[in-house]
Amino acid sequence: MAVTLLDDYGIADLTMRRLARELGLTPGALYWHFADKQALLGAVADRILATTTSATAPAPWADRVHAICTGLRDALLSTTDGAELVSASFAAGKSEQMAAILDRLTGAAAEAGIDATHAGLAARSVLYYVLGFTADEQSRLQWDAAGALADGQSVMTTDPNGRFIFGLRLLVDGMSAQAAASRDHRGDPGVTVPAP
Amino acid sequence: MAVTLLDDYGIADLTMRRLARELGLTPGALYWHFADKQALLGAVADRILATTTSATAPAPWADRVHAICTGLRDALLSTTDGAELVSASFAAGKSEQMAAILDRLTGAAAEAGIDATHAGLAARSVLYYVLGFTADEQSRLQWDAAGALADGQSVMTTDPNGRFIFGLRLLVDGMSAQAAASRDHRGDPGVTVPAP
DNA sequence: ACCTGAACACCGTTCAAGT
DNA sequence: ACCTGAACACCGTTCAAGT
Repeated sequence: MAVTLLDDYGIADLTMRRLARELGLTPGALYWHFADKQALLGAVADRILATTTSATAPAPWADRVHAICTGLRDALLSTTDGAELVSASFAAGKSEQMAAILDRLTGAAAEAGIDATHAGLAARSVLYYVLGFTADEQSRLQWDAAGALADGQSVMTTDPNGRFIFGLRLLVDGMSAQAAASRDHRGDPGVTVPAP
Repeated sequence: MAVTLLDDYGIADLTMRRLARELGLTPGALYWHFADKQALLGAVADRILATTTSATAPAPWADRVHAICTGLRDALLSTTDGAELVSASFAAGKSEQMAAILDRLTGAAAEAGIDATHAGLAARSVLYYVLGFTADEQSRLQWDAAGALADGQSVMTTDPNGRFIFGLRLLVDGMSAQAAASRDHRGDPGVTVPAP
């Protein structure tokens, strides 16, 4: 299975030739099952995310965003280089699971009160954050586990859960503010919460 | 020059061997100048961003964030696959220019009123957004220029500037809200702007 | 339907040796 | 100081041919 190979050796060693060898096949054999490497990686990404795609519980939108993003991060962290792989597959538009998650986040954004034109973008912004944060976190974790990183390493490694939800709240607060702005004077959502 | 090669053929063709050939050198020669390919790419990334690193004008923090991010996006869009390249170099910690931009954004976040522990994360979140958005935008632009994409393509390609600043405002609003929260009852920044 | 064999056109990196 | 020659250990992809 490709996922085991990924988990054991990382994304750099997840090559078509190596996977074929592990499966007792010839490299060319994989091209009967997948169009190219991108398609294969997309399938692996969707496998990693398979656990995440649970039901959309009928909760307030902010709670739903929180639940979706926490679940996504957990799934990414559960496998070696998971964040990097899913990030790449999402960027290439090769993950159906990520498309589904994007839809669910778009729904939450719309329910928050963001107009249809921008709800999708708000949802994407949330995903950029989750993928960026988790890829960062994971690379540090793995670098760390591999021996380096002297001691406490101070910031950026302590309390990753707290840091993650802080950043997530930044987006959620922004969505609230934006929704409020477009409610007040509709047609002109161009007003920012004023700086102190 | 590596940047010209990148601009003409894209990141996939920016290989050590190809670059060496273009320079009239042997592949091994590049390893006298750079430790490895990552270092070379980091240098190219910093070249692309060289124009951006202008002075930090003494403006309100939100305006500074806006200026920094707009300048960054312009620089990324100015070269083929610029966003993807810089994104990778930033993730690998190989771009000094991105480190400098991160510092400037951290300063802005601190000035917004976000405590020192979280200002860096807020700055990172902004960068995740700018890099994610622009990489998306650029891949669509290039796919488009390469012939595909039937017609108007509806959402996600129309008014990219407006969409970009909308998403950016999400983050800026979130920073304002978070700063306000930590001002009200310090020690507990865990309160969200309530949903409608 | 599913796979092999064999080829095509490449990669990044190292390192003795040259000038 | 800067570069070549030559090798090492790989890549992704295609495609006739086999079963």
